[in-house]
Amino acid sequence: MAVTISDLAKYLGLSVSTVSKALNGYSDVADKTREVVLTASRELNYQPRSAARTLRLQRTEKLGILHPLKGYESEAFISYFRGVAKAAERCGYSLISYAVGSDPQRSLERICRAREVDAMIVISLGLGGAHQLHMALDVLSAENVPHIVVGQPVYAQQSLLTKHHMGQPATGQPATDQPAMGQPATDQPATGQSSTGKAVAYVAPDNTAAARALTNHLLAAGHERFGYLSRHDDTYNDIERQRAIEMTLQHAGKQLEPAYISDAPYAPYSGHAAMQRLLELPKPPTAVIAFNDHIAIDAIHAAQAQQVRVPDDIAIVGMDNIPSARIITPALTTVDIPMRAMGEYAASWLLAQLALPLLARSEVLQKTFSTELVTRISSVTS
Amino acid sequence: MAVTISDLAKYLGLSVSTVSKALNGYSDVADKTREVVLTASRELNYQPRSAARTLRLQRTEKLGILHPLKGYESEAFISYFRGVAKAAERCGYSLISYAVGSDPQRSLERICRAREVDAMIVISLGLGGAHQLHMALDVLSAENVPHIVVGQPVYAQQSLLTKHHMGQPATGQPATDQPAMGQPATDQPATGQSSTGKAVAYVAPDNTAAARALTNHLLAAGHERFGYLSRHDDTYNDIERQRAIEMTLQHAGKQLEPAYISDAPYAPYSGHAAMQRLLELPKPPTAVIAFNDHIAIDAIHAAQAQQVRVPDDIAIVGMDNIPSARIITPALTTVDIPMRAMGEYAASWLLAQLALPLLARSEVLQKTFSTELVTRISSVTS
DNA sequence: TTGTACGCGTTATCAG
DNA sequence: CTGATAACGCGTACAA
Repeated sequence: MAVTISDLAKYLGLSVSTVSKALNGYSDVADKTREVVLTASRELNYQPRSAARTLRLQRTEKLGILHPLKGYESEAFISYFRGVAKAAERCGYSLISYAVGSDPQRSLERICRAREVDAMIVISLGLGGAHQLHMALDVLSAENVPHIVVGQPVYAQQSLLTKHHMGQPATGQPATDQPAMGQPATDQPATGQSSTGKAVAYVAPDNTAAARALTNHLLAAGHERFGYLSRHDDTYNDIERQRAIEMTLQHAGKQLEPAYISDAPYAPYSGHAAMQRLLELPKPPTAVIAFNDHIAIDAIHAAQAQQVRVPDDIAIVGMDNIPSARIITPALTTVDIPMRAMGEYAASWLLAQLALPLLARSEVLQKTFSTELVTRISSVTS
Repeated sequence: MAVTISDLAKYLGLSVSTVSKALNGYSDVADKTREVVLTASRELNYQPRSAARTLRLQRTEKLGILHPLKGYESEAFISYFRGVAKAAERCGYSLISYAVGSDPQRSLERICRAREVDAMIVISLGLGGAHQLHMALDVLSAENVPHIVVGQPVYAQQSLLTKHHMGQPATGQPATDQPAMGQPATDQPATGQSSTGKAVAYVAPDNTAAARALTNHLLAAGHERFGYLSRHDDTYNDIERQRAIEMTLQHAGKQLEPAYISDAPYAPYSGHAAMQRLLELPKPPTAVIAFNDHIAIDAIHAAQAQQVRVPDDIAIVGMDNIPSARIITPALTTVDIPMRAMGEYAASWLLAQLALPLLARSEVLQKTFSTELVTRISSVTS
C-alpha cells in the first residue's frame, strides 16, 4: 500500500490533523511545521487518495463527457473532445468518457447516482434525436448533475414540435415565430429548456448565419434548383439550418422544394444514398447543401460515381470544416465551426460554475458561436 | 443527498450489513429478505457511491487511457480510443482519459499515486519517442499500475539503441540480430522490456510484414528509386518499418539510400516539408513510402503543389488505412492496421488480468496484429 | 499551535 | 440468518 497521510504523520511524529492542515494551507499551523511537512510529503511521494478525498469532500474533481458509442463521424467528435480535455486538464479535473450504447437511460442513471462525476458535458453529435437528448437531460437534471450540451441549441419540446411541423413542409410565413433567428452570434436570453421546463445550458454554432452564408454564396453563383441533405437525427441543428436555407431562398424569390430534401441519418456513408436520391430526380438540383461535411463528402463521391462533375455539373457544400474537407477533390466549400473552441468554452464555463457556491451560480449559458464561410473548389464554377 | 445504504436499511427496518449482504449476493441471507431488499433498492433508486466502494474495496473499476494532449493525427487515435472504450463499457469499467501535456512525468505520478484508476492503457501515438514512453512505463511500473502499450512494440532501451544505430545508416548485415523479424503475426516470447528490465505488455501492428508488403508491391511495379518518409518520434514502429523496407529492397538487389530518408515529426503537415525535401533531390525517388497515411496525404499534396503527378510521376503509399486515405485523390495505397480491434483487444486483456488474482496473472501480452495491403490508385501506374 | 474525535458510505468479519 | 463493529483515507469542528 502506498504512503498515506497517517504514514506521513507517524514519520514526522505529528498528528494526522496537523499534517492535513499543513498540506491544505490552513493558517493555524507554525510556518516551520508546515515547511517540515511539505518537505517530507515530497520526499515520501505523498499523494492523497482520490477516493478518500471524494468521500470526504463530496466532490470528485472529475468531469464526465457523454457521447455515443457509435463513432461514425469521428472528426467532428474529436474536435469537441480535445477542447473539453484541454479545459479539464487546465482546471486539474480528470475527464471520464462515457460512451453510451444500448439503454442509455439506465447507464446514465447509474453514473449519476454513483456520483462518479461532478458535472457532465453532453456531446450531442450522434446522440440520436431530440427524444434521446431530452431523456439524457432529464436524468441529469433529476439527479442534480450540472451539465451543458455541446454542439446544438436546446429548445423546449413543445416548441420543438411546433417548429418541426412548420419547418418540414416548408409552407406558411416562417419569419414571424422565430425571433431569435438572424440575431448576431452572442449570448441569448434563456429560451432553451428541457422537457421539464428548466433552461438548459448549451453552446451551439450559429446555424442560421452559417446556412444563410452558404445559401447566399450559391445564389450569388446563379444557382436555381437547391437540394438539402438533412440530418433529422440532429434535430435542432437540422431545423435551424433548413429553416435558414428556406428563408434565404424565399428572400431571393426561390423555394426549397420538399422533394429536394433528402435525409442522411447518422450512419456510415448515409450521404451517398441520400445524394443518389437527389440525382434521380427528373430535374436534379444544381446546388446541394449538406447538413455537414461528412455527408457532403459522401455526396461528392455519389455524384462522381454517376459521372456527374463537381462543381461543373453540380455544386456541393458542407458544414463544419473538418480536416477531410480540405483533402477531398474537389476541395469542399464549407462553413468553419469552431468545435474545439466550443468544447473548451463549455467545459470552462461548467467548471467555473462548480467552483462557485450554489447560490452564486449564474444563469445557464446559452451561447452561439459565429462561423465563417470557407470557399473552396466544390462550389466554384470556373 | 441521494439515498444511501443506511437510508435503505432504515426504510426496511434492517441493519446496514444485512442490506449490504443481500445486495452483494452473500449466501447467508434469507431469500425473502433478499427479495425485499432488492425490491426496495430499485424503488428508492439506490446506487452505491463509487467513491465509497473504491475506498472500501481498494478498487476503482476505472480504466485510464494515456494519450498526448496534442491531437495532430486524430483519425488514428480515435480508432484506438473507440476500441478501448468498447471493451471498458462491456466490462462495466469507466474510462478516464488523460491527455498529458507538459511535464507528463509529474502528472502521471500524481494520477498513479492518487489511485484514480486500476490500470492504464498507453496510446503510444504521438507520445514523443522512446524516452518519453519509457519514462511513462517506468512510472506505471514503479507505482504498480498494470498497463499495456497500444500501437507499437516495446523493447529494452539498450537493444533499442543498438538497433537505432544499426538501422539509421542502413549499413552492415542487418539480418542476423533481429530474430523476431519475419515471423508470422502471433503472440511472441517476452522480449519487450521497460528500461528497468521488466517485460512490457503491448499490442502492435506487424510492421515488418506491412512494410514488406508495401515494398514488394512497389518493386513489382518496377520502381527503382525509393524514398522513406520516417517518423523518428515513433521510435519502435519507425525502426521496424524502415528496417523491413531496407531488407526487402536488399533482397531485390536495391538500396534505401540515407539521402532518401526524410523525417516527418509528429506535427501538423510535417509530411509536406519532408516530401519537398525528397522532391528537391537531384534524382527524386519514383516511389515513396510514408510512415503513415497522414504523412502520405501531406506528401501527395506536396507533390501536386510542385506539378508532380501521382501516381504517374511518383508513387506514394502510406500505412494505417485511415478514412482519409479513401477520400484523397488519388486514393491512397496503404496497409490496413486494425487499430480499433487492437485497442479493444488490449483493454480486454488488461481488464481480464485485473479480474485474476495477482498470482494467477499470465505473462505479459505481446501481440502483433496482422495487416492487409490495400491497393488504391496512388501507386498504380496505368 | 497541536491533537482528539468524528463522519463521509461501503463492505467484511465476527458474534449472536 | 441477522446485526454490531471495524476499517478504508482524509478533512475539519472542537477541545486542549
